[in-house]
Amino acid sequence: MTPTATWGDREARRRDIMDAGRRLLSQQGYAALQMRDVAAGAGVSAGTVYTYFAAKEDLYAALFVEAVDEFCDQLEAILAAPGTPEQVFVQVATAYRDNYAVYGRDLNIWSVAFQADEIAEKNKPLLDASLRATGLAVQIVRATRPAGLPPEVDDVAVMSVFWAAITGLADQFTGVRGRLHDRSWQQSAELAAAILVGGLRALAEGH
Amino acid sequence: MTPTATWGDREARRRDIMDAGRRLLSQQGYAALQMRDVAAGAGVSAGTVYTYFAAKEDLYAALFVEAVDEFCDQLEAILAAPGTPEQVFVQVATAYRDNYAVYGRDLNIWSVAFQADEIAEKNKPLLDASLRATGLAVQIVRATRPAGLPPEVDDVAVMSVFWAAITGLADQFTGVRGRLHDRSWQQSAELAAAILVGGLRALAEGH
DNA sequence: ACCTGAACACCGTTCAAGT
DNA sequence: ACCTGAACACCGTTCAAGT
Repeated sequence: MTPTATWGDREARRRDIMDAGRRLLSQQGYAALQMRDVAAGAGVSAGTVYTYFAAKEDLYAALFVEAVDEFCDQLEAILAAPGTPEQVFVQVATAYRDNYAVYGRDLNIWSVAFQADEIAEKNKPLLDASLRATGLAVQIVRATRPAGLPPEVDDVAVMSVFWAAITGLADQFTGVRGRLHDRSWQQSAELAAAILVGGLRALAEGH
Repeated sequence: MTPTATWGDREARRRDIMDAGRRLLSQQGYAALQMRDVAAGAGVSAGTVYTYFAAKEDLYAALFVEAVDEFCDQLEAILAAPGTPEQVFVQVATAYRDNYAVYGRDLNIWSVAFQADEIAEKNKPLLDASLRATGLAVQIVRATRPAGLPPEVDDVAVMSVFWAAITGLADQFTGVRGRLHDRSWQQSAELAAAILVGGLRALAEGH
C-alpha cells in the first residue's frame, strides 16, 4: 500500500491516490478523507491529486464504484449457490452491511450522480455499477420468490421492500443506535429473514 | 418567522436563531446550514450565535430534538387511535419519512451524542428524546403484535425489524434511489406492511 | 451583560512556476 | 507533459472591543 508510481506513470499514480483515499475512508471515515492527506498518502502534492480527480467528490465516487462492484461480485456468488430464501437474505444483508459501514453514511453522492436529467459522462461508471447491483438484486428475488404471488407484487416491488429492510438493518448496526438493543447482527438478520420471507409466503398462499 | 428579539432578551433571541436554522435546514438541507447565514437570518452577528450554541453541532442537535419530539407527538396520536397493524405501520412510516427527509441524511449527530460512555449534560435532551421515541415504538408494537409469538421474538426484537424497514423505505423515497422504480410511497408502504405484518402473523401461528 | 465584526484555523481548489 | 507548493476562497470559531 506504499506509493509505487514513478514520474509520469499516470496509471500507477492514480492507483496510489485511490489506495491512499481508500485507506483513509475505510479506517477513519469520510471526515478523514482530506485532500492534503490523500496527497501525502500517495506521495504527491495536493495539486497533483486534482490532475487525476477534478474534485474530492470524484475521488469518492471512484472509490464508491469500486465498492459497489465488489458487492456485486458477492451477490453473484450468492446467486450461484443459493440456499433457502432465508439464508440468501442473511447472506445478502451481511455482505451489504460491510459496504454500508464505510459508504452508507454519505450516500449524498447518489443525488449528485443523478441530479442532471442527462447523466454526465463522468458519472457513467457510477450509473453502471448501480444498474448492475439493481439487476443482480432482481435476479436474486426471482430465484427465491415463492410461486403464486399476486401479479402486482412483482420482482421490483419485492426487492424494494427487502432492500429497505437490509439497508435499515445495516444502519442500525453500523450507527450507534444499535446499542438501543442488545441483539447480535446474526440474530437480527435471521429474525428479519423469517418475518419477510414468511410474509411473502403468506401473500403467495393468499392469506 | 422574522426575528423579533430585542436587546438582551435571550429567550426570544434563541428562538430567532433556531427559527433561522430550521428554515435553512428544512428548505435547503444540511449543506445550507451555515453559521453566517443562520446569524443573518436571526438578525444577529456571527459571534452572537456562539453565545447561544457552543458549536454548529449543538444548534443542529437542538433542532433535531425538536423534530424527534414532534414525531413522538405523532406516534402518540397513532397509539391513541390504532387501526389494523397494517394501517398503523403505514401511518408510522409516513410520519417518520417526513422527519427523515430533513434529518435522516446526517444522523452522525447520534454518534456524537453517544460517543462518551457517560452522556454529557448538554446531550441529555437528545438522549431523552431518543428514549421517548424508542419507548413509544415499543408500545406500538405491544399494542399491535399478534398473540402466540415465540418468547425470543419480544417487543424490542420486532421493533428493530420493523424500524429497519421504515428507515430503509424513507431512505429510498427521500434519496434519489427511489427513481430506480416507479411505485408510489403509499403502494410501497402498504406492501411492506402486508409482508411484515403477515410474516409476524405466520410466526405467531407457528409456520 | 450582551453584542459586533475582524481575525484565525482549516480544508477544498487553483495556478504560476519548476523539472 | 507532469508535478510542486504557495495562494485563494470558504466556513466554523474566537476574542478584543463596543454599547
